[in-house]
Amino acid sequence: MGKQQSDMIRGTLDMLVLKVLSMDPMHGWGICERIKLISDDELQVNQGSLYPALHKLTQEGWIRSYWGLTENNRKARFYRLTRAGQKQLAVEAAHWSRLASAVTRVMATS
Amino acid sequence: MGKQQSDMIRGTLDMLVLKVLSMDPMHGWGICERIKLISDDELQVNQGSLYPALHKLTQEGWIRSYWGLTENNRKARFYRLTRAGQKQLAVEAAHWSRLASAVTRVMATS
DNA sequence: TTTCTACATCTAGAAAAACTAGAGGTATAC
DNA sequence: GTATACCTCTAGTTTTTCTAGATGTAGAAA
Repeated sequence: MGKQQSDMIRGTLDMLVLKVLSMDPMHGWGICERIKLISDDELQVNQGSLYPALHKLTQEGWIRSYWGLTENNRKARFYRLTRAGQKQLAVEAAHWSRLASAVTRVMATS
Repeated sequence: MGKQQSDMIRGTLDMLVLKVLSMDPMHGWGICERIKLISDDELQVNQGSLYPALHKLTQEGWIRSYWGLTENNRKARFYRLTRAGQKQLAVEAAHWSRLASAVTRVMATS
């Protein structure tokens, strides 16, 4: 019985959501699917994590929502990136890049 | 005034500590310095995070401690990796590798 | 018509991990 | 003697995610 590990790296959820929305406006359910797809099933976003995150991002002014219809003809709340969100994405991406490569560098030390 | 970001990726502290200890037994203070050094100052481990982490790792049986003297002739608690700790390091390294590259892959999508 | 499945949103409360902000103590240099 | 760098430790808080649900709709299947 090994220790169970999650399918997310803590601190990356906001960034991943911003990134996905920077490609296309999308609704919550779609964001989960998209992240799962692009990551080849490695990254799994829980609904219980996603919606609170979306509300927080909205509060911060990084995304904005509107009601629309999905491909399946259902009502869903769509989100799109704001200007501030684009900047935030750039900041978070740079931060991730720096720290992730630092971690990888430490892990590669012999 | 942008959002302040930390100098650690959450969830990587245990792994980094195990990794550093896999190279040489070391005391807490030294572990912080070593991580900072190898990461070119990108990763900063707080004392307030490190010691609780060391105690947790000890509880789990992944490291073991003993009292010794440092280069500066001070008493310090040294830690060394156990067999179980070596295995755990391998598990966590593989997990990190998988997830970090998945995140990077998502971030690289156009 | 009912019932099932996949789609879609949301929340309360708990858990995990790290941070803040200290306290306490020692060897050595000045 | 006192300042500084070294060294350990902890209580309480914050941040972030997870668990474990509730609620509801469209369309397919029975």
